[in-house]
Formats: sequence, structure tokens, C-alpha cells
Amino acid sequence: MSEVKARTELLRLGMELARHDRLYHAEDAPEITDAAYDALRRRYNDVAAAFPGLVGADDPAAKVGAAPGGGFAKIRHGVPMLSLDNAFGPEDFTEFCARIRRFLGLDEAALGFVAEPKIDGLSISLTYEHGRFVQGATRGDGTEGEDVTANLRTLKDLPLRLKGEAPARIEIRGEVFMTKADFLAMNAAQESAGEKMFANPRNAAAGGLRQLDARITATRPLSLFAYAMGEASGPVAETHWEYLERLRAWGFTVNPLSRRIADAAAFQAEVGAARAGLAYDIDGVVYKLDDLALQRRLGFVGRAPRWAIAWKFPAEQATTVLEGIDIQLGRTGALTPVARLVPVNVGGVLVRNATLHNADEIARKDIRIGDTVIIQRAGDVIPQVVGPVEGAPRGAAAYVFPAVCPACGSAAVRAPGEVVMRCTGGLACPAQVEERLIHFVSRGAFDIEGLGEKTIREFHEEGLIGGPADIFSRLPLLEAEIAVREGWGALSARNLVAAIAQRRGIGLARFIFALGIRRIGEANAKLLARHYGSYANWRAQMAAAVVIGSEARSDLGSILGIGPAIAEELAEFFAEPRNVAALDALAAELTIADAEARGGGELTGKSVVFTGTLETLTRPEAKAMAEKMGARVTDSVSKKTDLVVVGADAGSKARKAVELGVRVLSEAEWRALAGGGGGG
DNA sequence: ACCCCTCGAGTTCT
DNA sequence: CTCGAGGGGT
Repeated sequence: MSEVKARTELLRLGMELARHDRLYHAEDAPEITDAAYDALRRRYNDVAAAFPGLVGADDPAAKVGAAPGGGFAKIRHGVPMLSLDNAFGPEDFTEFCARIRRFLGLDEAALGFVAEPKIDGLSISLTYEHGRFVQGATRGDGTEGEDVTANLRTLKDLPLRLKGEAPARIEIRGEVFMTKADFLAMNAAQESAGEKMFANPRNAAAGGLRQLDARITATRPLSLFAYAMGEASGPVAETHWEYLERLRAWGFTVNPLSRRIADAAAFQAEVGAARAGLAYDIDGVVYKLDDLALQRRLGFVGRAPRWAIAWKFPAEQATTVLEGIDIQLGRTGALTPVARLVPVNVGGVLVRNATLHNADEIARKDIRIGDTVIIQRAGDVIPQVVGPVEGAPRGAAAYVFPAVCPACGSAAVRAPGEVVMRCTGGLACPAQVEERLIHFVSRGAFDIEGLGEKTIREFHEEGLIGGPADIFSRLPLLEAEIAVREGWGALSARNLVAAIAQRRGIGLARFIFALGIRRIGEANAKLLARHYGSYANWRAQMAAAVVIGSEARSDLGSILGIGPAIAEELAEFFAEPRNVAALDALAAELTIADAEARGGGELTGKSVVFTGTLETLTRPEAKAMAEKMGARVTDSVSKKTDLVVVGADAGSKARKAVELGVRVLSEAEWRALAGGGGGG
């Protein structure tokens, strides 16, 4: 096919696919069969793969799932995508089994496990409705991922339609990866084309999946193994192994090494020996309790299931020389020592820096400048300095942590009982001010497009902005000056000014978070916004709360989740006149929206205790009701308890509630209040 | 005086 | 991702 013909073909196929996507997703009125759709899609992918140079960003077929503002739309996972606890040796695995036995009250009974190699790729979630693939998302932070449906549709291993019977709606989880051979071939092709090369298969897979243009993804050799169950609208299997067999029957590829095992240590050794010869990278083996009913009973602790564990292979290590230790400054003034290393390749990534955390850590590991040190990247991504290589020549002297801030010269102090050293310079420390500005424009805060870390540093160092208010009061007046800066142009300067203008309106929670007050992260900012409602009220109450013992201070402390340390931190911020002046200057530039009315009902965020015998509800029902309304249920009454529901024969808890002045409800009153959430 | 959990802060590299 | 610290509960 000639390039001209290919171009026409791609355009035609692209428009057609876009039309069918729309009919299918938005109008729910497909005109062609799934098989016909698949054939179209395959044809499209083939042409796109043969002529990668033709793929552009304007093709309608590439746009499914893309967010309006570019990037990907966010998708909330029905069931969070959790992480796994790690094991590093047989003792960890034994302890894992013991924990399961303890929890389930099983003594000698053998536990059946399914073992699966842990692929070093990207976790994804796939949703099928009536057997058809409708949506795919990345793991993201576990709660919310990115919609990469269009990209996933291009994977050869992904069935667009499940073979045979399937529940009406089912979510399937798997791992997208690139084989070592595909990676090498692709990198060779990229190199000869003068294109960007990837450091390792994992990055290559990530890069391929996160293309904004699905046609580029189609040209990347991505593979997929399915391995886990998310939500399903009907029963699928009774054991994990049966479930894997269902996946195979539906048309997924399941890792062929997966199997039921009796001896984890033996399997671990077997896979470890086979590791180098496998077609893909793995970093361990996942062991899952086979019986799904037992899995349900075990449930989760924190962010990980109790019924599975990832037994990791020993971390990849490398040795290099510690050239020096730099001190980095955080926005709260924390001084963090960072190791500057002679660049070394660890597990496919060139490592130059590694955090040393704090002075204690350096002393404990006895790390000195000039040492030959061991670097490792364990299950995580972040490199660590393990310690000096034994027997190698040592650096001269023990490291002495600086007593003053390297940026401003103010004293560096360590609060009693704390580990970190902090600069006492506050607003007088330019480095702290700069870090705070970076936080101010960061993603969860003002998130101004075109104003990233690098730009902020430049603007701050050159005196264009001294504080957050300047972003709004000064930068828009400097459009002409910015336009002639290196790397800028008239268009980008205009866009920046527009982006700034757009952010003059902001929600209260984001605004509070953006201030960068210590201990006030996203969650606490939201608590404050909900409690105070409006900026004016918050500002007034905080100013009043500076006085210890004031009514405003105790009101602040009464917020569930806000304790004395956080209240003190806020009071300190407002006690500093320069902070208040900067805050007022900033607020004058903005329109700060009131916090959205408390979601749901008056129970949101409240702490509820049930006591006595409930007559029309079981305890689990009552608990589910409360949680559905956003409340938190505990067993004991304290002064942070908002509500005590008293059943028959209530004892000391009811008395305590009265003593503490906590609102008391009868079961009937509770039902009236929470009625909406019943049955759950 | 504990334990468990959530939140915050800091960090690496592509 | 990991650590430390705060908050709330027992």
C-alpha cells in the first residue's frame, strides 16, 4: 500500500470507528456486530502499525476516553486496586500463613494457594458489560485511575468480547507488559529512527499505554496477562484457580506458570531459577489463598488483602561511590540529606541520587563521603543506600550534619523527639519560600497550567514573584516580558496569563491546602473547609483561635480528625503577621468558593456509637446504615463522639454520653434520622 | 500507656 | 513507596 492510500484508509477507518464507538457507548445503539467492529479495529491497527508516521493527534478514532482538556479522563474504581504485602524470605511466608490460620481459627488444616509470577508491568482494570469490553483504566493511586480504553482496545491479547457465558457486568484485572524481546526490537527501531529510547521494558510499556493517541499505542508491542477479579454482578467461581480457568475460557492469556502449589518455598526457588530465561521481567511471585469464600472472610487490612502476599526476589543491588551529600530544603523547612552518587545502573535505571532521610539514618549506617556503597531498588522504585561495602576503602571522616540552613544561614534545629532538622528561617529563607510556591501551584492545589516547578524557580529567583499573591497581581502585567524570555513565545505567555485568570476562582479546600501550612494536607484542608464553610468565616475563626483557650480554639479542636498538634500549627501560622498579610493580599486577588454543602446529610463525618440491645436492627445493619451516611462507627464514647444511639438495657456508655453532653438518640429516632441509608 | 490507622512529607526517574 | 507523627480508640 502506498503512503497516500494508507492515509486515506486510516482516515476512513478512523471516522468509521469513531462513529461506532459513539453509537455503542453514548447512544447504546450499535449498528454492527462485535465481530465486525473487531475486524475494523484490527484493520485499523494493522495499517497504523505499518505506517506509524501517519498517526496524528486529530484522528477521531484516537479520542475515545480522552479528557476534554487533553490527558486522560479520571475513572474511579468500583473496588479499589490495592497493593500487596511483601515477603522477602520463608519466615515472612510462614508468618503470613500463621496470620491466616489465626484469623480464620484454622489449626492444622492445609491452606491451598495459587502461585503466579509477579510481572513487572502496569496493573489495569477492564470492565465488561454483557461480555463486551467497555472500559479500561490504569491503577492510578488505587482509588482513581486514568481512562485508557481506546489504547487498551489495540492490545492483541485483550478480547473485545468474552467467549461464552459471563456475568452481565464484570471487572477483570491484569498486567500490561512488554516482553524482553519486543522491548529490544522496539528500542532498536526507535534508535535507528532517531526516536526516544526506553530504559527498560516496564517504562516502555508505560509509555506505550499512556499515549494520548491510541494509534501510537497500536504500534507498540504490548502484552497482557489477566490475573484477578474485581467486581462481578454474578458468581464466577469458588476458587481462584477456577477463576483463572474462566479467564482462559473467556479468551484471556493467563500466565502459563501459574498453578496451585503445596510448597511455596520450592515454587519460589523454581521460578527464581527460571527467571532469567523467561520472556518477560518478573520481580517475585504472588501467592493467593485459593478458596474465595475464605478470601472474603479474611478481607483487608489497610491497603492490602490478608489473603495474598507478594514474595519478592532479592532486590537488585549495585555498588558505586558516594561523591558527596547535599542538603535539600523542603517547604516546611525540613533539611534532607541526599546522596550524590557516581551514576550506576540498578535494575535498568541509572541512579544518580538517593535520599539518606536524616542524620540518624546516616549515623546508623555509618555512611561517609568517599565510601563505596551498596545501592538497591527493592520492590519499590525509589533507590536506597544500603550501606558501605564491607572491606572496601572507607571515606575519611564521619559526616557532620550542618547546624545552619545551607540556603539562608538560619539555625537548623531539631524539635525534641523528632528526627528531622528544620531551618528556622521561615519566610526569611528564600529556599523555603520557593518550595512553598511550588506547592502552591502543584496538582492538588492551584494547578496552574504552564506554571510548573521549573518556571516557578526561575520566576522566583529572578524576583518576578516573591509570594503567591504575585502570581495573580504581577505575572499578568508581565506578559510582554515573559513572551520574550528564552523558551517562551507570545502564545505561551498568553496561555499562561489565561491559565492564571482561570484560577482566580477556587474552592475553599484547595485554597487552604495550597497555603502549605504544616500538617494541613489535602484531607485536613477538606475537614477545615467543610467545618467553616466560607473563607471569611475560616479566616475570622483562625485569627480568633490564635488565643489558647479561646472558644474558636476549642471549636477547632472539636473537629473530628483535628487534634492539638494541628490546631497549634494553624494558630502559629495566624499568629505571624506576615503570614496574615500575605494571605489577605492573596485572597484579595481571588474568588474563593464556599465549601460544597456537606455531602449527603447531617451524619457525614460524624462519629456514632451504638449501645444497648437494638430491637429492630442488627448491629451490622446499624453500622452499615451509619457508614452509608458517611459516619464513623466506634465502640466507646469520648468527647469526639457526636451521637450515641441507645437501645434497651443500655449501661455505662449511655451514662457517659449524658455526662459528656453528647447527643443521645433512641433507636426509633436513629431510624428516622438515618432512614435513607437503611437496608445496606 | 498502649495499638491501629490515616495523613503528611519527602523522594527518584522517565 | 516509605517513614514518622498525629489522632482516636481501648
